[in-house]
Amino acid sequence: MNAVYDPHAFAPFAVTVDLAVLTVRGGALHVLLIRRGQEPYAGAWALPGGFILPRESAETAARRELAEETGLAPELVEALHLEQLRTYSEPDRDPRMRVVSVAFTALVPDLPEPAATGGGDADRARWVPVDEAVGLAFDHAVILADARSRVGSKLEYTCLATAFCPPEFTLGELQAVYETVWGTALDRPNFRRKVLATPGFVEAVPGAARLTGGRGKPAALYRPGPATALHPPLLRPTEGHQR
Amino acid sequence: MNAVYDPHAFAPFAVTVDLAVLTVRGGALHVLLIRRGQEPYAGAWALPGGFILPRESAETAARRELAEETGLAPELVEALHLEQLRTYSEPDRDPRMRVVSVAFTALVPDLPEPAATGGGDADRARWVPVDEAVGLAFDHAVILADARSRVGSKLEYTCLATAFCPPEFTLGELQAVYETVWGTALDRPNFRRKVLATPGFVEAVPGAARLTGGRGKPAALYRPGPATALHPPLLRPTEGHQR
DNA sequence: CCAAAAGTGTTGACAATACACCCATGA
DNA sequence: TCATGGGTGTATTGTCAACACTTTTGG
Repeated sequence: MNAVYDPHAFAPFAVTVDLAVLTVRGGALHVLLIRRGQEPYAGAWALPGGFILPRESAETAARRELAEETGLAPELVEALHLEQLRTYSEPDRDPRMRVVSVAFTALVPDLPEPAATGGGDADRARWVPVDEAVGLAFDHAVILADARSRVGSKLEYTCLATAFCPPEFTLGELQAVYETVWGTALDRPNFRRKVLATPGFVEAVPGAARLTGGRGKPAALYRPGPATALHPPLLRPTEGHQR
Repeated sequence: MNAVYDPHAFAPFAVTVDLAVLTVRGGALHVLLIRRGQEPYAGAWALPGGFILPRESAETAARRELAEETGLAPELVEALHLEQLRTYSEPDRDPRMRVVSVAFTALVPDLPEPAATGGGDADRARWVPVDEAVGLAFDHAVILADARSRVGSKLEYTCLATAFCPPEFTLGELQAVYETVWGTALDRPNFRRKVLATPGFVEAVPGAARLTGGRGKPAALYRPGPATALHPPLLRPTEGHQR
């Protein structure tokens, strides 16, 4: 920041955003992918994204791109959890030119429709289970892997899991988020106690209940609470903490 | 990433790196600041940083700038802990032009000399206690605050604290890092047990000992161990986890 | 009545705290 | 021998994982 600001002293880089939009559906973590229409990587799947406009911040650009690609209502896009992941700046990450990309992670609930049919172009955007998302364009496989690992960690010490749930959810659904992202089974009674013992994690919706699996006792409904941090954390079991 | 790559389709942004170089000295967290020589913010203190060169990644640029500003030996700069913090992209963060900056946090041990006299220009670079670093140029106060909070959190669940220590250190010095960054006192016996009970956090240096405060029993020396994560975490006390 | 899902209770192992105490060194 | 910092021991307290058990629904 102490260099001379000669307009020719710096190389003009293109700056883009890339989005790892994640959701939990049917017991598997899914990511929103777009099929590329042109070279390079024509026909390959890629993360949605695009250029930052001259008067936009990266976050504004990310929300705009998300709205364009998914066709979600603007107020929904405004509300959902969007978080800066990392910036990818390897000189050759795009074969044509110098592109620096600010990557974001977005967490959305399981959207009712296959969604993501950005503008009726039904074959262009798809939810793909993250384990089947291979052969991605550019360095998007790295971005996706970083997003997965970040989300996994954040579930441990933040209240982020509710971002994967609809506005009202059962504790069973919340537990399923943890189990899906971590790939481990959790003890239901203990999970329940832990969540309810954390002030501000969830708030009970008075009197409401929902039949979840068709059978079984109706479950009480909860809303996300005001808390964001999780003290003490909810650590995933049997994961490298032998001591 | 699915837009057309017309060279005129994107606005050419300048891309820079900014560095929050932190150290612990004399019981206070310090940050490395540079006094600006030109407008805007001439005479104000700022975080070190500069433009990314055409064939550099952001991390490479950060290490190069760090070496230039601090005058540290290249192999030291190569080894120290450098971590991407966040990218700052508000359109008006630089009054002259569009500058997107990738911020990094660097953790260094208390350097023997006042250091940071980049090229003998003794008044240009200085270690400043973070609490006295006010009136910074651009949005650097925000970057510094983000770096502080990130480092504070990372001490809880990673082995990062050793990055603030010299290659060999005592447990008292390690504890001082925690106490300085968190601003809280820790119980020495319990801290000691916690650290030693975490496999790979530190390794004893056989037979070595050092007089720390001049007086008192010589303390055993330790090296950073191979572990990076801290399971279970070392939570700061009395900090919002009443339940 | 059975299966399935929600929710409660209880117990034992283990971890964290608080604090008393001992050790080695310099002045 | 006293102050200072390093290091050990221990009792109490709390937390968490495991699992048995009850409740409420649909078939």
